[in-house]
Amino acid sequence: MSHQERMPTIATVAELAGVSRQTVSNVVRAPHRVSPDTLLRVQGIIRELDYRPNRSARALQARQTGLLAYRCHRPEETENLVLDRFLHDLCRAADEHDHHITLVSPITIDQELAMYRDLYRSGRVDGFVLSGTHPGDPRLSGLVAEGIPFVSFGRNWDAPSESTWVDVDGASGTRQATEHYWRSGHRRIAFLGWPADGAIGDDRRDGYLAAMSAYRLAPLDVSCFDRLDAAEAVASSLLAAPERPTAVVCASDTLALGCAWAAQKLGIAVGAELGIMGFDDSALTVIARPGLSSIRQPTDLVAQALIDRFIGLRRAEQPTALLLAPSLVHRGSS
Amino acid sequence: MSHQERMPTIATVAELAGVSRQTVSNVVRAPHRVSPDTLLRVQGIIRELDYRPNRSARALQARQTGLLAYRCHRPEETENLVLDRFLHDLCRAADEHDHHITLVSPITIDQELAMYRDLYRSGRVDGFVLSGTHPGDPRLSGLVAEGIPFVSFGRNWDAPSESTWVDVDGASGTRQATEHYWRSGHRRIAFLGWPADGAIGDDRRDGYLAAMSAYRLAPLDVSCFDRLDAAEAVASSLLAAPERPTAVVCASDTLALGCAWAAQKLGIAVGAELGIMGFDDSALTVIARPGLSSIRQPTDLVAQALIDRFIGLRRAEQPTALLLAPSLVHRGSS
DNA sequence: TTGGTTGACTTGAACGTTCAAATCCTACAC
DNA sequence: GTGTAGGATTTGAACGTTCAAGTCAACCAA
Repeated sequence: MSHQERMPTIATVAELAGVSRQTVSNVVRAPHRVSPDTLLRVQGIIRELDYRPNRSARALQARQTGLLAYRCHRPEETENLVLDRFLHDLCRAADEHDHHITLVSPITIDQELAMYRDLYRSGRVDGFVLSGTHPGDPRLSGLVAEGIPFVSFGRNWDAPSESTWVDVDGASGTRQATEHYWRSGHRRIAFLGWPADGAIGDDRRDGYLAAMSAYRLAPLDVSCFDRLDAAEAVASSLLAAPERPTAVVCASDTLALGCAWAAQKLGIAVGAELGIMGFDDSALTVIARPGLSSIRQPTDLVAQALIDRFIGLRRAEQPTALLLAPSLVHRGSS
Repeated sequence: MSHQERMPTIATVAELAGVSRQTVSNVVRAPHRVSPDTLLRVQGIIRELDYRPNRSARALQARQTGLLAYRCHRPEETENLVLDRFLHDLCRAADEHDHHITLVSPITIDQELAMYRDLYRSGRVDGFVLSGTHPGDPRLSGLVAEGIPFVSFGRNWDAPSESTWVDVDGASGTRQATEHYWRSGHRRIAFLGWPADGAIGDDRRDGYLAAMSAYRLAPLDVSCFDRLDAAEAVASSLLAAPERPTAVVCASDTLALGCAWAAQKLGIAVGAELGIMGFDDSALTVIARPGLSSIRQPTDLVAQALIDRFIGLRRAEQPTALLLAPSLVHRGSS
C-alpha cells in the first residue's frame, strides 16, 4: 500500500484559485451565489485536484453524519431472504439521498438498545431503521422514549401513531390470492398459516377469512410452525381428506413448499389439480417445481418510503404510517 | 419525535468537573495520566451526563472514521447465501475493533470503482472489504493503483502479493471430501463441478483430482452451470450409467441438490446408496432430505482475519495472504 | 541554594467544514 | 453628488476533538 500523501482540502483549492475558502464552499454547495467566471475557474481547479469535501468535517459542523444504522439480521432467521432483498433496496434508497447504511450486530435485545443509544449519542449515526417489529417490541418503545429518530419496516404494534413506519398489508395479499382463486373457479380454498400470534400471522389469515366470508364460502383454516416438515405433515392430512381443497393460500413460502411436497407425495399435480400460493416471493419459489407462485412484498417501495420519511423527521415532521399492498407473482403452482 | 436538546460535549464535562478539556479527554483515552481523585470525579460527571465523545470530531482530527465499506451483494447472486453469513461475521469482527461496516450498492463495475474512489477521497470510509474476487477483477488492480486501502475475501488472482487477502482453500475442501469417501470404502467417486473457469471452480476440481490421483483411482469429472435443472440433468445421466458412482463431490450446494433430485427420481437412496457432498453449507442443505452434507467455509475466521489485517495496513504493514481450510459438515447425505 | 526531573494539569492550535456577519464594489435613483 | 440597494466576496468564529508545547508545583540530588 503506497504512502498516503495529504488529500487536497478546501484551503488548497482556495489558494490555487485565488479565492477564499467560503467561495469554494459556495461553488460546491450553492453555485448560484458565485459569479459565472469564478465558478468556472474554481470548478476547473476542483476537477484538476479531484477535490471533494471532507465528510467528517461536514458532519461535525452540520451535526449530521448522513448515516443510518440497520441491524444485520442473523443468518439463521427464517425471514432473512426477504430482509436480504430489503437491505439491498434500502442501500439504494439511501444512496439516492446521499445517505448510507451502516450495520450493527447486537447479540441480545438489551445490548441492542444500549448499542443504539451509544451510536446515537456519540453522533455516529443520525438514526435507525428497524425491521421485523412485533407486538411488545422493546426497541420501538425504547427509542420513542429516548427521543431517538428512527423508522421501521413493520408497524408499531403497540402505539401505531407514535413512530414512523411502513408496512406491507398482509391481509391484502392473502385476500388478493383468495380472490384470484375464486375468479379462476375454485370453491374449496384452504389457508395454511402459523399458529395465532396476534401479529403478522393473524394479519395474513384475516385477509383470507375476509375474502371467504365475502364469497360466502366456508373457510378451511389450518396452521403449523414455519418449518418444512411440519407443513408437509399438516398439508398431507389436509390433502388426504375426501373433499380436499383445490387451492391453498399459505402464510409463507416455507409452508407453501411443504405443501407442494405433500401434494407431490400424494400424486396430486401441483398447478393443474392444486393451486398453491406462497408468501414473500423468496428464493424458495425457484426451488419448487413447478415454480411457486407467491405474494411479493414491494420492498423497494418500502425502502424508499422509509428513507423519505426519515429525512422528513429531521424537518420535525410528525410521525406517519404507510401500508403498502403486496402483489401476486404467478408461476406454475397457481 | 421530541425536540432534541444539545448533547453534552467534552467542554460541558470539563466545566462541571472544574478541569480542562484535555484532562477529560485523558480520562477517557488515557486514564493513567490522570490522578486517581480527579479521575474518579470526572468519571462521575461523565456517567451523570451520559457523555460520550463525538465521533465526527474524533474522525476529523484523527483523519480516520472507523468505517469500512462493503458492497451489498445483489439478491440474485447465487453465492449470496454464504456472503450473507460472511457479512454477519464481518460486522461482528469489526465491532470488536470499534469499527463498523457501511454498505454501498453500485450498479455497474465502473460505477463501483468510481464510488469507492469517491467514498475514500471524501473521507467517508477508511477503506474497503471486497468479496467474490475473480481473475482480471478490475477492483483489485484499480484500488491497488490508487493506493486505496482494502482487503479481500477471495485471493488477488492476478497479483497475489500486491494486496492483502484471505481466502478459503477450495481444493482442500474437495480433497477432504474425497478422502472421507475413500476411507468409508467408496471407490467410484465422481465430481460434479462448473465448466472450467480458471478460478474457484477449477480450484475445487483440483482438490478432487489430486485426491483421486493419490489413491490411483480414475477420476469421473462432469460439469454444468450452477443451476438446479442443469445439475439434475447431468446427474441423471451420470447416475444412469451401468457402473454408476457411489459418491459425488459437488462444487456447490445447488449442484448437490440437483444431484439429490436426480437420485430420488431414479430411486437411488441418497445417503445409503449414494453419498453426496455439497459446498458452502448454505440454507439449501436444510431443504434437501436427507439433509445435505456440505463443505463449510469458516467465514467467521475469514472475517476476523480480514479486519485484523486491515487494521495492520494502517500501521504500514506489508500485504499478506492467508488461506484457510474449510471443514466437512456431515448430514444425512454422506 | 541551585538545578534537574517528574507528574498533573492547562493552553493554543489544528483537523476541514460552514454559518453569520462584515466588507467591497458597482449600479442606479434622486 | 449623495445615498441606497444588491451582488460578489471575504473574515472570524464555531462545530468537538486531540496533539504538542507549555506551566506549575513538588520532590530529590548535588
